[in-house]
Amino acid sequence: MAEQGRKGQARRNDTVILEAAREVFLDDPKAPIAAVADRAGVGISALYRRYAGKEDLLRTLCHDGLKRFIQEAEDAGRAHEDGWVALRAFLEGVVDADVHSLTVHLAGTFSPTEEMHADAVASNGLVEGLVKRAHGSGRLRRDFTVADVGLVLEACAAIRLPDRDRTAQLRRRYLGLTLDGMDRTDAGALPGPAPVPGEFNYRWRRSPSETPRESR
Amino acid sequence: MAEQGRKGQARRNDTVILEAAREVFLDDPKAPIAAVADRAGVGISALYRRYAGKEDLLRTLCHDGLKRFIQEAEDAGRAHEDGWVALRAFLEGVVDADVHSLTVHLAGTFSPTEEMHADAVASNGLVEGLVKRAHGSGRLRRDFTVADVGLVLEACAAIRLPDRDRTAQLRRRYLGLTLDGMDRTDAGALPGPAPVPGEFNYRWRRSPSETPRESR
DNA sequence: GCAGAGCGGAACGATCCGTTCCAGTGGTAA
DNA sequence: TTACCACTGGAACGGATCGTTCCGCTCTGC
Repeated sequence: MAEQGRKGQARRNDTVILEAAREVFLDDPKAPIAAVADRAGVGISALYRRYAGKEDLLRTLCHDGLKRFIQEAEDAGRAHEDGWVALRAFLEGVVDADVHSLTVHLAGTFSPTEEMHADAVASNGLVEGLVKRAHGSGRLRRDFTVADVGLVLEACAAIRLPDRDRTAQLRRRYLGLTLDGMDRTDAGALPGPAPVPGEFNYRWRRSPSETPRESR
Repeated sequence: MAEQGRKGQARRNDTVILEAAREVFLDDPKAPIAAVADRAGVGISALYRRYAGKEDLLRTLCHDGLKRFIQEAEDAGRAHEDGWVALRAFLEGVVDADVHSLTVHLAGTFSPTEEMHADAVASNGLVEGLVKRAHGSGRLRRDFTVADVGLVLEACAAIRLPDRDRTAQLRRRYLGLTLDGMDRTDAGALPGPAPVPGEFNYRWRRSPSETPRESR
């Protein structure tokens, strides 16, 4: 029951392009825009008809990821009574959806909107709530902080193979290992000062102009 | 007691350049060669006097990392009686030395030599020995395989902040979390098929010509 | 039957980067 | 003291890449 005609194709292209962009930039955040068009099976014009430029596309993509992140947090929090189970479900959801790697690797390649900033703050609040509830359940180790969630997601997103499904499997496996490390109240304290909320925010530096290759 | 004169400077530049290259390519594997010269505080000529080209420099750097990796494995294995402690010391050593991220991120940007291949095989053997010993100690969870080591290192290497020392701290913290997940015989089985030895070898594809942007 | 929305992809211009080249400098050996 | 040359800094070059524009075509919707 696909939509017919020119209009229909145009509307289909909307989603095809967005999906293609997601896949391409997930594989390589610096991919050329032509790669997106190729993967989508359309011409470059079809892209520029919809987005003002590369930055606009990237921003849209990243914002979508952020929204998905928020939704995962809300869903997990709502679906599970037990705080630990909710946190675990949230982490699994984010890893499965491959949301974090999109958001993280694209950060800094565009200037965020105010709305994105607000969403980012909201997502922080949601994660904080999940971690607090998990602590309340008694299963999450005491020295695990909200900001540690960022570390976990970052690490999981790093696991990457050419095959997408295999990547998902291995990420789940590794997340399982990490969760087993979190689900301990008997272990000694984790080393080093815990990450501080906002310690990862440097990525979102506004100006796309001042993008130093190395900061240290 | 620094070496004097032209010869002395030349010899000092040898190491200065190598260190600069390590730092620069650690920050950004695709960094231009001029960035290395800048960081080292030398001209580009000083680089080209020592290396035939970028690929040559990258290969040298990567091979050094591989040798360091091997040494960490040997040292840890020799220093500790208990198999679990040895494996833990090895992982901590590799993470602290930041060896894995160098090796991994540079792979594929040059064609490896036979000697590197041999070293890679040797390092695999050493890690296998460490994991076996750790299993023997009874503390390492049963379903943790040799290839899982690659996952762990990969994930730790992903943690990265502008500040080098802070990065090291957080990596240690996260490694601690993972180790606590490994040091469990009571937990349920890890999800998914375990990684297979050699599953990450695709990175080392010989030909630098056939480097597809995306393989899926 | 026609105006134009939508499209494919060639072409353009800017940028980046690896490598080469050359002139300058100062240690070194006779 | 002097002539040489190993070593160096950095400008310059040429090729490659990529974002964006533009033009000509198709085919729909009226």
